[in-house]
Amino acid sequence: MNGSRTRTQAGVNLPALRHHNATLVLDLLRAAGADGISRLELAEGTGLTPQAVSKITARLREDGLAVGAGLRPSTGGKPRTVLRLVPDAQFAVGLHLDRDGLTAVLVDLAGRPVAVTTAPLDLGAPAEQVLGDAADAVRDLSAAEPHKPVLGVGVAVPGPLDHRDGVLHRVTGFPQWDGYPLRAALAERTGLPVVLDKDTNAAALALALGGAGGGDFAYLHLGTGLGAGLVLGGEVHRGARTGAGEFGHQTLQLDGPLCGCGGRGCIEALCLAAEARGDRGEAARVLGTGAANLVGLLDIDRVVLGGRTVAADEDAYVRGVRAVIEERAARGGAGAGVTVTVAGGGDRPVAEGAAQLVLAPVFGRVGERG
Amino acid sequence: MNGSRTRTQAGVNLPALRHHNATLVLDLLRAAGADGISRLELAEGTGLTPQAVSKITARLREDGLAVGAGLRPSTGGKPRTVLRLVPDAQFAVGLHLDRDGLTAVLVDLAGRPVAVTTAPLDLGAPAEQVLGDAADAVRDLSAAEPHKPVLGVGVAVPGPLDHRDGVLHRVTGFPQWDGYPLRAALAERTGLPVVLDKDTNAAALALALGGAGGGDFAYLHLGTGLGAGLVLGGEVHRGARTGAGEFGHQTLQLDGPLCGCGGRGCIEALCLAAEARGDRGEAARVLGTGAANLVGLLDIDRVVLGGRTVAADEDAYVRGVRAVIEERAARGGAGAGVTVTVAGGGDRPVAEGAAQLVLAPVFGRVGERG
DNA sequence: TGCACTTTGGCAACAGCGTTGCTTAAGTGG
DNA sequence: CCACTTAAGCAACGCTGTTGCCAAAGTGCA
Repeated sequence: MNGSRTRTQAGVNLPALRHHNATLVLDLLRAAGADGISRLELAEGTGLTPQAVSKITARLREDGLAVGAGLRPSTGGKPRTVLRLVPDAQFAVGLHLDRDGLTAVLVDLAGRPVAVTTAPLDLGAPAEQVLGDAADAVRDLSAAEPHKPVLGVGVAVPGPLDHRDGVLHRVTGFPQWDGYPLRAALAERTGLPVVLDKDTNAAALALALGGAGGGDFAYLHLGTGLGAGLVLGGEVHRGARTGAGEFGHQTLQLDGPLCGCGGRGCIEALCLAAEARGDRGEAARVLGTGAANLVGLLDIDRVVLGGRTVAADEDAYVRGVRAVIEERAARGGAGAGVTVTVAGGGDRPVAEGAAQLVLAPVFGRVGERG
Repeated sequence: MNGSRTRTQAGVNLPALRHHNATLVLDLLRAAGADGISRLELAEGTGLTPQAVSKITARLREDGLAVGAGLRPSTGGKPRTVLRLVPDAQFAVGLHLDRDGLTAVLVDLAGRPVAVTTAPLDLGAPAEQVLGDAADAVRDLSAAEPHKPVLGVGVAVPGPLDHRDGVLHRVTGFPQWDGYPLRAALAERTGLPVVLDKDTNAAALALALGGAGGGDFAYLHLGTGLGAGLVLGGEVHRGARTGAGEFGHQTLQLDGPLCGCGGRGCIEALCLAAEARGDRGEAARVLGTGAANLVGLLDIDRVVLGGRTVAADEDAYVRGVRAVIEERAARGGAGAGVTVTVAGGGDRPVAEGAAQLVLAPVFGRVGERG
């Protein structure tokens, strides 16, 4: 009668409690940005007492993670002291290993890029060479902020992989990477903690943390292929095998045209075929239908579109996707109030999201949900 | 620069920590069932020290929630004392309000039903009358275990609703329920805490807690309609508006046959049409295609089928759904290792799952994830 | 039978968490 | 100038899990 999955190591002791509450305060400080936030507001936001917040913020100030930043206008008594995150106290590196290029970015605690490098990359080259290029990029960027700690390296890769053990699976078209322990290898080369994730998940994480608006959302990336990144409950949903977000090969047309994957009527095939023959409206309608399916299944709040194909005509895709979702909602189906936007910024958000893989735990956003 | 959604009240103080660790221990005790579990195993499972576990279990024993249950064979030293949950220390009521019937069940802490009542019900009757029937059922069941605390009432209802505030929305075909605050009304009548959820979510919760096997899964219910309940990360995924699980009206055939919802090519319409014309193989293939889409999107570990239509020919549906998923996995797509099973037990699991809505928080499984 | 050894689990002291009660700091407004 | 209000630190406190130690309860060999 062994019910439910076994939970492992979820016990909380005092150091863990202290850390948890500190990350909570840091998260609110980060959300407040340059405007800052007062101790009493932090207390309200966390549910802790003002005195506890005072103690926690005192420790953060001692560690150089927070500073006072002026006073609020008085409301009849002593004015509140505003606290602010010190963004350049620590940094993180984000790498985007794409099929033909390497983008590396050094971001501060606020997630803002302070240094960027791009270079051509041949993902088909020997692993040692690619790894060397990646390690070099990390070293160069770290030099941009000497004497400041770099928390780790986040790596975004296109292909299937396992987020937990940091091992690549058969990256489409590059069989030499199958089973390659990228996380361990890069960690040894750089001496830094390394986190690995899919490019779409990294992009979704960047949108979840840096972008406007909260709630659950799906990031749909339409480029050479079609993939999705899901953010549910404030965290990236990956699934047990980091396989979640397989969106392009959802069947949308039973017994439809053959797709490269061997299936029939896949969204990706339908969408890209329409795009190829110049029928952008139909491409957007197909994408919108898939998005509407997803919105209904997960009760998503927003849909964010991105990728080169979308960037070529953002308006057409946003309008087309929105139209399908709104039509379904108007019939009484799901999707009322769902917003449809574009990510913008090209591919840079992926590298920044990769860096957020490292930063997220600092703010209590682990993204380790399944 | 207001990033990410605002977190509210996530601060943890000592009473909260104590409660959290206690629920963790209770959860392991429940998972161990009648076999019991030793203190050291609890320590290993929670990550707490053996001494902390001793203190926690001492409190649980004082509260009558746990008892000693014999000794393990010695391994060369003092044998371990086995602890066991006391299932009949507390109880919960589950109600399944269906279109034509009311099923009520009293379950113990282990989730086992100790009393069941079923009665015909007209969901179209005035709210006061339905409410009275429900309250009567709760009262009758509570009488089965006098002097033992009943923790609350879980209610499973077919239609759209809001799990958070416990208000019904337009239950299909019964407009009088639109906006009705069922939770508050029933809580007042019974004097007990009330939790409300969709019937498919309740069924999924019952499967998550009582059934075999862990991991993320989807419960697909094919009866008069087609709906889904999703369990991700050990908790029911509801979405912000309790709208998640809208599966029947996913488009599976662009510009396909018209569905009752006004859309075209919905899974439900295709599936039920095939079933109606006796083509069960096609119905299973349609259902399987939708399931495969879902498996890929969320990286699900298992698919569980249920509902009257499935019950009529379980083998055909399991085989059909499994075939589609395995075919896609064999092509290199998602779904390798996914198991397909049937829920069994007819509609009773729904009422038991409703009771689990009340029990889940006792074991730290809130199911409040988004 | 006795004694050394292993393992479990409680007792007592402890460090450290957030909380409570109170005081001090720093404003406003009559 | 003074009463009042609001913010925030100080000190004592209760309670958490942890640590160090020891008693309890077995096994197994001499």
